Amino acid sequence: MNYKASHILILNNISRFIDLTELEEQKYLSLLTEISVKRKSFLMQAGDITSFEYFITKGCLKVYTLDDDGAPHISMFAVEDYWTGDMASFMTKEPTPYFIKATEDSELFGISRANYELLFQEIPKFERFYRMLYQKSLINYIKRSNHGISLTAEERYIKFKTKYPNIVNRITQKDLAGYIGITPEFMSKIITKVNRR
Amino acid sequence: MNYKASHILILNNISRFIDLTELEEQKYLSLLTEISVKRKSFLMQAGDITSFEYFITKGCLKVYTLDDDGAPHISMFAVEDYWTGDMASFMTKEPTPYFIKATEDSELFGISRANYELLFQEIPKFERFYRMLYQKSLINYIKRSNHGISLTAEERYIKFKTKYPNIVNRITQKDLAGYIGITPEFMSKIITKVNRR
DNA sequence: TAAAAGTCTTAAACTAGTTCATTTTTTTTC
DNA sequence: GAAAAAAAATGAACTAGTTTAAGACTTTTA
Repeated sequence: MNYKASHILILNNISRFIDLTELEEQKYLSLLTEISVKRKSFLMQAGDITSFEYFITKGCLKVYTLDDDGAPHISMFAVEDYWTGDMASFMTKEPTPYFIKATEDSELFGISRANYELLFQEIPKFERFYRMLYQKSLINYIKRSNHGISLTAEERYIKFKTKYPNIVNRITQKDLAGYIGITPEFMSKIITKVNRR
Repeated sequence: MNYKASHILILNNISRFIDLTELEEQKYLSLLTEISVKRKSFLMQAGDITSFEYFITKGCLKVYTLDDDGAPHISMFAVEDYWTGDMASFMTKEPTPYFIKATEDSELFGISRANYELLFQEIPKFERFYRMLYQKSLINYIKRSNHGISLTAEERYIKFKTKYPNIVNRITQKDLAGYIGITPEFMSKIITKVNRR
């Protein structure tokens, strides 16, 4: 069977944790929905009850909330080979507080709630896949939730730049500020200062 | 079969997500190690390669790192019915950066790395249990990692108090400061201010 | 390709949170 | 139950990060 590039990307992502037979691969791919999102348009908006989890095969999206003053707080940038969505809303069917907006024309696979459940029945190995995927994410988020309160903005910026050198160049400084948790003005100062060294 | 209180607690925790037969329950319990930790003593210290994940049946422990200045940053308080440990070190066998210290005499169950792997072979349903457990934790940590950068210390304190009213009374104000991510002095000011209302 | 909109920089005045030092209160230990 | 140790409160001087405002630069759109 010859797959297209996006199929190879997602199957490789899955093969990090579990092995699928060719039949299982095809079954799995049949449960996915292909989605295109144009730059500046939304994949999700606050208030939506989200029925999909997403895997990005091309492009870049920002996941963010707006606080009471309307200031954006970016919780992640999702690029190729990343999973994204709002898991809380996906699981509980409650309205999401998140916006997900494409910062570049993007291509995604979505898996619907119904197909996600079906997946575990049809190919129980996927329990293991998601167990390991969530375990890995959890390790990251535990670290990040500590850094948020224990590092200075400058330290968080340097960590982000080191960990995601490929993402830094694709996003605006303003969005980076929204992720680091500071104002664009202070972000500008930090970058000037760090680059001066 | 009549179980003791601690066994009932952990079996109930598991039954949130999966159903076990009595045989499976007994098999599962046989894979656990009972552990006691006296107040002020350590379950884990930075540098250790941790071989266990823990479930608390009695008591309270704090999980923390020390920064370069020796200041503690508390990442969680683990009380009855909570899971704790350092999943990163548990998975990768790298040295942990964490200390886990009992703040009260505590009783725990530990599951060793070997038995954790064995568990998935013997009772594959546990893939599902951990998938759902990690999914739930992940939802919490994603929220928390955003709050760390988007809320003020006072807002974080009020959130913590509301979410964990039972824990607030069991820990010192100093440890609470280490969790909120501020100095004990500023914690004292916030509490005075909030209580004055 | 010109106008409009958005992003980035700089600077001055401000606020949330830190540091350091001292005193009071509570908890632990023998 | 007295002495020692640790935790909590208070205040003054400080620093990291915000706010507001204005001008320069870059990107988007018609």
